[in-house]
Amino acid sequence: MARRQEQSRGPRKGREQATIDSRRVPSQDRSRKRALRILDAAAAIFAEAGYEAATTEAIAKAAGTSIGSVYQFFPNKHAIFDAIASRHLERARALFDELVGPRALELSWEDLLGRAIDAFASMDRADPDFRAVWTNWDVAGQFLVAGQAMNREFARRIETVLAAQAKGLGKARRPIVATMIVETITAMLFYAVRKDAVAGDAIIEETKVLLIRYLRPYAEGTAG
Amino acid sequence: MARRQEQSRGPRKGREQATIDSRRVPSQDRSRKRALRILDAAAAIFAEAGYEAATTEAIAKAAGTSIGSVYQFFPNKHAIFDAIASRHLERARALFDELVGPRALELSWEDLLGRAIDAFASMDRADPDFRAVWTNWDVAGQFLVAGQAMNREFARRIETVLAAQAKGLGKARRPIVATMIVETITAMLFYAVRKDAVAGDAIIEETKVLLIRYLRPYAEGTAG
Amino acid sequence: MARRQEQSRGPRKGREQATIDSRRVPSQDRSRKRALRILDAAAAIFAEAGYEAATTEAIAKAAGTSIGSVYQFFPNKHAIFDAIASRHLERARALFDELVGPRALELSWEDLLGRAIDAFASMDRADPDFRAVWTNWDVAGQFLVAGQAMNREFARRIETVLAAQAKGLGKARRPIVATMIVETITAMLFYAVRKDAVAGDAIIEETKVLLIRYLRPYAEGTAG
Amino acid sequence: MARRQEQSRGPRKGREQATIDSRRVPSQDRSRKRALRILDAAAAIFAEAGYEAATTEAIAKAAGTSIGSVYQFFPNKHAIFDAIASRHLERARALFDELVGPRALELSWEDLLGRAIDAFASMDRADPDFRAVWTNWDVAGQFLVAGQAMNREFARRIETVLAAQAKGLGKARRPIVATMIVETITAMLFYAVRKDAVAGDAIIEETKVLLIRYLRPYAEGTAG
DNA sequence: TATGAATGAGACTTCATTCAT
DNA sequence: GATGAATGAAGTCTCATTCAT
Repeated sequence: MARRQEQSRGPRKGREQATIDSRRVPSQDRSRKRALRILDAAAAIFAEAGYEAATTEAIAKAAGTSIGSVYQFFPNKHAIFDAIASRHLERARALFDELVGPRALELSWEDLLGRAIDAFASMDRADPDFRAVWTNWDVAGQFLVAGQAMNREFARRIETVLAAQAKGLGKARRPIVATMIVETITAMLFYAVRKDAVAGDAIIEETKVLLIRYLRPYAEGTAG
Repeated sequence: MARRQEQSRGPRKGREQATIDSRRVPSQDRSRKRALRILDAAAAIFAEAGYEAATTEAIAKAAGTSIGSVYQFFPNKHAIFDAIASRHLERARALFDELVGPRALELSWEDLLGRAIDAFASMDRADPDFRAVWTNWDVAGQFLVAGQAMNREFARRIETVLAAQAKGLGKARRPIVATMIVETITAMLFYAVRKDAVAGDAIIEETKVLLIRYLRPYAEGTAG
Repeated sequence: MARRQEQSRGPRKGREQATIDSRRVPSQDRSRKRALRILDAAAAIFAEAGYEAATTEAIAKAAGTSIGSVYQFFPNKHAIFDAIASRHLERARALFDELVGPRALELSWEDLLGRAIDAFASMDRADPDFRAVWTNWDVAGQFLVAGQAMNREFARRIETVLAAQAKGLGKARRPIVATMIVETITAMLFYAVRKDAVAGDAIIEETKVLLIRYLRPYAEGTAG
Repeated sequence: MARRQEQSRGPRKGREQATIDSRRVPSQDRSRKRALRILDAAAAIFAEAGYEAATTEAIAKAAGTSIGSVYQFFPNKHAIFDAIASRHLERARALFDELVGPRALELSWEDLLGRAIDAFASMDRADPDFRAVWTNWDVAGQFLVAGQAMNREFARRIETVLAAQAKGLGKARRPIVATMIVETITAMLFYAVRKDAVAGDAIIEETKVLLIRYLRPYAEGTAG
């Protein structure tokens, strides 16, 4: 059965398919700003109300525009979601790049891991896109179109870090370990973000403990 | 990340017609007209088919619009009925005001009563709202406010006329007599409207006789 | 437009039309009692909730049976309403017969009228059928199928009384005067029944005044 | 008076089959089965299509019944989801009870954990309810109680296990560690269930490694 | 280009009626 | 005969999308 089979209500005569990329690159500054406002508003609403319950009208209103304008930038509701996902992915990728940048080698892997978790935690807490994407991960037609892809990409990049640093980890198991890292962090951050700061911080700290204990044998080459 | 967006960049195929500034006005005007068409259509259908049997779809169709537009103007089916009721109330109130206006004193009370009955009769015959409201005064299980409220208001106003003109009528009985007048006229008009012109007119004329004979003793102070 | 076009939801395969009379004459006593219980329950519910809002299920439950049994006695919902109307008509007719019976001549016409109004008032107050019928007078596909017919019959019988007693009333006007009497009483009783006892009684008493003043000239042959 | 009733008198064409008294039982049994079929169908569809995209009509069809029957058992769409959630909760609770039953003490905690993970993994793989619930935990804009409540309950029960077995774990941290266990297992199982058997098994096995390494210091009282 | 009124497919839900038990 | 579970047509209302202004 097709998941969320894009039922496309309302008038629709020509222009059947509507599924590639941002309809137009807003060249004027006002346009770009408007597009961003729409994205911000949509992220907040998707996160708060869920994808289906979020109405395009509400998004337009929250963005201070009209639906007409929303459809100027995005061909349909789902494209808004995709744009948010893609924006979040870019931010996450940038953060990842920064973390695994040249200064990364100055740190122990434990510190690096801790920093990474902290960095993502604070980003996720600040970024409505995070919740918008992860709260609605089943929106798309397949599972996790946006979210899973993001995590897969991170896992792949973590694999290269593991290759460099985890001596005790054979190539074959690297994908699994990388996946464990990514999925664990994602799950715990998702959980933590929904809690208040204190409870959330406790979970975040414990996640570091969890992963450090898990990874140490691989790092030290003592994995049994 | 899977993307699901759209081609169609470049300028719209817009039909630029240098309009001065008549932007919103025609729109509002069209809207008002559409709302009135909906009300008219609904009144006819409510009167003809009854409140419950009238479907919003049928109303939309009869009004020459879509269901969506109906709900753009009215939050639900009952609101349409209420709007009709209040429109009728306003018309009836305006008619009443006119009848009991300054020129009223130039007439004998018998003539005033006769004129009032004639005026309401011709209004009710012309106004589908009348039948819509009075046919369905029992909407949804509880007696409808609209119709009764209207009559109560008329009764109250008639009381003041009685106070001025019916010397033979004590204050205590005024509400009852006023109610008698209103309810009798309403009932007979409701009956008359459903008949053909000849039969209806006969009833209307006889209603004048009925009320004049009834009220004369009160007017002349000879009530037994 | 067809009024209340009998939309017949649910499974229906054979037996298309369903519109003549009580499906079967309940011969057994239990059956008869059950049928009456259904009618009583339905009358109360029709009066309280309105025809459309009354569900067959609710009627069955209130009658202490199952819908299946309801359909054993009545081919469809409307037949229940018709049966109530017809039962009410019979009661009203019996009452009328009693009033205009042999002892009627012993009374002045004013007393007869007063008694008739009182008798109908107390019957209508006691009989849920009355409200069931008159509250839903628009149910049927035409106006007042049940109620109007009833009133027409009464008007016809009143005409004969008028012929005997109202010397001042020409044959041509008799139908109109009879109609006035019936419709006025119906309207005022319908109004009175919805009020508390005190307010209702006041209206009922005033209705006698209204009609006596109206009819006196006809009775005395002094009609202008 | 117009009558609208029906022919069809005489005996029913009934199919008298002298049943002893198995009247209600088979009926109840069929009902129960039908309700379960609805739940099964709904679980599959909720899991596959998501809560909002799942239509009640589709659920009815998949269950081999009519929409009407669905609403005979469940007052609205959400109630179906709740029923699935609670069914899943019961199953999960039963499984948990079994795992932490009397024979649990015969096992090392590592084995117990491994068994628990395996048991839940195989249950979750077999039970569409699992995916239905966890895929849609964010139904309707607010986080669904069911899923979270389930995990909270498990966490609380794990706390008591930790109290008995994890000497090196202070009372204060127990809730956090229990939460870590539950959320990690949930996340990884949710991930694993969506993969093929091989990839899923690898993740499940690695989850055991992850948690054993994490918990060992607490179990042995050597937590830093 | 921005606006928002208009559109209509389709979702959820009700309830008259049937029929197996 | 009685019961009530099952059926499904049809009603109300929502909201993504279009397009005239």
